Amino acid sequence: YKDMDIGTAKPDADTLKRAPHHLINLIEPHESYSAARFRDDALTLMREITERDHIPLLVGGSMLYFKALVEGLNDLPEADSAVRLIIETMADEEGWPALHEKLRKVDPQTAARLEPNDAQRIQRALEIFYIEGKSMTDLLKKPKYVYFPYTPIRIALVPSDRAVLHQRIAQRFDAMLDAGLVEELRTLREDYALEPEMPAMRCVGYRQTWDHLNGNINLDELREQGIAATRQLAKRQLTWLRSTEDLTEFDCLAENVGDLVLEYVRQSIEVQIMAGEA
RNA sequence: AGGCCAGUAGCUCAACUGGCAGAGCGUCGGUCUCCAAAACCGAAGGUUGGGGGUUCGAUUCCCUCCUGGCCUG
Repeated sequence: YKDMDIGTAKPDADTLKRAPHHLINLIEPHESYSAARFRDDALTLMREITERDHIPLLVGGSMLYFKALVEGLNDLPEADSAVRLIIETMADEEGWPALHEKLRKVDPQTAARLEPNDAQRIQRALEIFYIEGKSMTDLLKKPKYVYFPYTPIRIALVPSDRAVLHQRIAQRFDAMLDAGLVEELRTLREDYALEPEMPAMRCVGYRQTWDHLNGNINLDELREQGIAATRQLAKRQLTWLRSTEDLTEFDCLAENVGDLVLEYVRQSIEVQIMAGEA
């Protein structure tokens, strides 16, 4: 997001100079992004980068996005804010379990795998049905067209010690507060018409800072809740990694991780070149 | 020093006149097909500050000690 440098932990100017980053400052704080848009944007960039004989690095912890990129997405209708608003209005009146029941009637299979309170997914499944007139289950049956002409080398940096991870997360969040996270959001709220439901305002750090600016929590509570939210995010990312295939893990707490990863990448590329895949 | 109040899960607090110790948050594990730094699901966790007493039975009543807070001097 534009103008959200501190809370999104963007690389500093020096780092950007040494290693160009893409897909940063892409959208406005009041906009939302999607896995499908990421897939398109990333594929375009990857083509440009490889045409320059460079190797694109996909860095981050958003596993759904990475999965969408590599495995592709089925041909489902894109998010429609008007339809979502209608569904949300119904949910406010009847509650999500009632909408779960509605979904059961039009798409029993999807309803069966969703919890009655899983607002986001129930909404998505209903949205698909209302727009397309067909159930998500039916649409997912059609084979998806997967375009991904690359052989990714998947690397995970996993901390060997959870306690140390938690310590570093606390340091990271404290650094954000010192850098002026609260002031950053104060300015953002002046410059944009932001609402707490917007994706950018629901993300780790900003959500808690929002509560603080509204006077609901004090600075200590902001710190505590922001750190906890970061820990929970890290835990979810680790859960994704555990179920990821073809992944090579490195202990990010080891002193020489950088060298180990670099050496591993060099070897992997050599193997790919010999196999004619690169 | 004396008086009063409090001490229950990692934290904040519940538990009617004695009757199977709970909740929220956190922690841990999981789910994931166009909001994903999102949304949701599950689990673990207690010698109720210590010791003694009354009772069939004590977080609850009594005694004592410890710790913290408030008031008086």
